Amino acid sequence: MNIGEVARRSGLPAKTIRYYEEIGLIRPRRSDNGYRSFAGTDLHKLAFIGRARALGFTIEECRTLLALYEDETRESAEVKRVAQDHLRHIDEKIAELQDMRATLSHLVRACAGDDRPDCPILRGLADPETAG
Amino acid sequence: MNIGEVARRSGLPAKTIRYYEEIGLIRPRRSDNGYRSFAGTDLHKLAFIGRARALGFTIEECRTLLALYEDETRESAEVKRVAQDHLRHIDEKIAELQDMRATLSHLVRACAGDDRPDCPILRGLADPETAG
DNA sequence: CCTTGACCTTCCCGTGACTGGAAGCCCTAT
DNA sequence: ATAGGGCTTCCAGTCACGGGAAGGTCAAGG
Repeated sequence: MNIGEVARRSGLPAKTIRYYEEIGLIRPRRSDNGYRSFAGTDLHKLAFIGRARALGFTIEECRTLLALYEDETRESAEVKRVAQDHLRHIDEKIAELQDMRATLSHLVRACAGDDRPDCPILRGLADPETAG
Repeated sequence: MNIGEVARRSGLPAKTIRYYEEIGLIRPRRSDNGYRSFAGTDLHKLAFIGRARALGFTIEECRTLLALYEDETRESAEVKRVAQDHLRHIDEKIAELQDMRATLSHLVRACAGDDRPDCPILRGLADPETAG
């Protein structure tokens, strides 16, 4: 398979696939004309990486997960630890965003949103103490 | 004020303050020795930006908000629109993260996390259809 | 007067994970 | 012969900074 077909079948942009080769996540062969020649396993790996990325794992975590996936002697505990670490990370981000959301929606609700200049949002940003 | 004091009082790193000057968010004067010389209004602006950033606004949104803040003829509707757009953005991110969280925690719960190689997390990444 | 140390300056590189675009080769069809 | 689509590499840009080098400035102490 050439990169175009792999891109189509994995759902990843060709650019991204080239990048993944550059950083050593995959090692497709080359045809005589210099084109990348992907085997089924390459496609499989790319789909794996794509799903891991969709769950928010970093590239380095994907690298770790791929290595564990290919290691027949892995212990599932190690995989679970990686996943749980990431889960905690997700929870932290959700909490951060919810804090932002709470503050911001409070300000938004207080703002008339009309043609007058008075604005609780700007007051809140300028001085949260005074603006309440 | 020199940059150190402004950094302390605004809570922003000096590096960040220099960066904000570079991209034109603030324009502190210069002393004869070449040091940046910050006025009260500069500190005020920096605190404003810091709070907007803490709510997740991008730099460009901060620029817009600062301009609105300084425009006595603004309409609060415009501020509100910027804030609501950002609020929607936050909600999208929260939803994305919650989707990730749901899928990932499902996989984590299914994983024994022991010394054996069998791992539903890896199976889920390799092939979500088969792995369920 | 000299040094020390804290502060300040600019400049350049690196981050994560790509994305866009330019210049040019390969292959097939007409 | 040419047109097109696909492929290659390489370079630059994204966002919002952070790290660190090389060097100027200033006040205090010996």
